[in-house]
Amino acid sequence: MTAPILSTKTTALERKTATARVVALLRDQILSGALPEGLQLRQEKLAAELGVSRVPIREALHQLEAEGLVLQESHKGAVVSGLSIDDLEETYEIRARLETWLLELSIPLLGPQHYARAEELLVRMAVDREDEAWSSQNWNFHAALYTPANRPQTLELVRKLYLNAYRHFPLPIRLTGGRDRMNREHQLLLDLCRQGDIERAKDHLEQHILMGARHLINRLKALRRQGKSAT
Amino acid sequence: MTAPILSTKTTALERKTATARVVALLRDQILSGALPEGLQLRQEKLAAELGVSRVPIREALHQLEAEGLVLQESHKGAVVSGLSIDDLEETYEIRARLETWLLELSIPLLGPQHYARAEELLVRMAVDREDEAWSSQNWNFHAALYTPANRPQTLELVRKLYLNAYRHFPLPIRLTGGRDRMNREHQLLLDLCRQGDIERAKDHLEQHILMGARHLINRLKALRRQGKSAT
DNA sequence: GATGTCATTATTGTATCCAATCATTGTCGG
DNA sequence: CCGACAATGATTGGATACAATAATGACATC
Repeated sequence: MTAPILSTKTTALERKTATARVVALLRDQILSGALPEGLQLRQEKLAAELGVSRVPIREALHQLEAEGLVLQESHKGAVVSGLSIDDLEETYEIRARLETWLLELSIPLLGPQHYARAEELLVRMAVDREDEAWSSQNWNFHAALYTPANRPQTLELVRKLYLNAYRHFPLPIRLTGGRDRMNREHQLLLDLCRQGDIERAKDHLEQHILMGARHLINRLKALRRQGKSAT
Repeated sequence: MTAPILSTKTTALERKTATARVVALLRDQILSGALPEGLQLRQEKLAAELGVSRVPIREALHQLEAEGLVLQESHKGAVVSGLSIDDLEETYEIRARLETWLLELSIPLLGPQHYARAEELLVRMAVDREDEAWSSQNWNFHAALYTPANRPQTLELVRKLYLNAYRHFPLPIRLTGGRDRMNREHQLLLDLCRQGDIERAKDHLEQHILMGARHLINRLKALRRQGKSAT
């Protein structure tokens, strides 16, 4: 663990600053669940592990705090922040509002190239057995449908909500409710878009999102009753 | 300008850290337009003016960057970021989506105390001639209607969008379209809520928000044609 | 006169050192 | 035995010093 985790390769086009690298690394680790919620982030420990001084660490922590991934209290250090079940549910509700809107704007603008891209992603998701890749392609599928709406801020906002909701949950939990069900729903959504049935497509997308939230939350609650403490 | 701008009073309950004070100050100055868009923020200059070293300045800038208020490029410093007209319009659209949803959730839960609070704010807004206060009370009025929905993350998100949209615009511009019109629309909105007419209330609120955006954008475009450069 | 190169300078990025604050523990008095 | 209080250690916050990088301008060359 004392080896240089941060890629220090100044070779290519990307000559990032140390702070930026620390931010990127910690963000990945938090969103992937490698750094569990509630974990104390000691500046000196991180500095030693990452091979930099404490200054970039501190600047990175402030940045992550502004992003909502860590919480800091004066002179008491930083901890990885978590989402309560209420927060989690609200996150999905916001996604439902914004994504249905994006879809509504997109549908009239979707062309053959968009459908081809979406179908390709669906095939990959049906084949690929790796959960991590599936999750990422799941987002790519959704994003592909929203891109024509040309609302970059909204898309970025929704992306953050998506990632933030998924973090911390061990992979087996994420796909509760069945990837098969999700795949079928995706296919149906795509068909509704092709038919130009905006209203039904919106309804279906809303159900798709909110149902995913419900399954996830139920599983989480069950886990907590078992005392396994996943949040 | 060399005087200590940062309130260094460690007296009261608020013993904030220097970084936090710098963040708060810079955020205020940016959102209020005191620091115009595109302005270069020199670390040493800020440090001297605020009476702290460069370290808190740097940490503050990183935090503001994560909030989207400044942009940083490696070894080139920070500049106050701005909103394009497209960004501005999208901001209002997002608000329209989320605020109508919050209102929908709230209406069945609004009680006498909420209406009393809202009416009080309306009276103050009708009387108060100070633009700055009006703007803040305008938000308070909206927020009062959304509070019962009990969606804290959404409310905070919308608040940030509201503030971010208003920044940089000199006060006389903000209230284009007439405060009287705004006040009438607020009163109508309140009446529709009282009647429990969710659909009409939502429609009216959406028009209220989007119309405000349109007026603002038209004025901005006119200003730019004059070369006054307000964005 | 234009252009490319190199030195200079201004500015940012990082490391090290010092100060301030919080948690813990041990001691004293009841 | 227990609670208040002081000393100590651990950890964060801030300032200074140094290194790295990008902008500027002078100079030489074509």
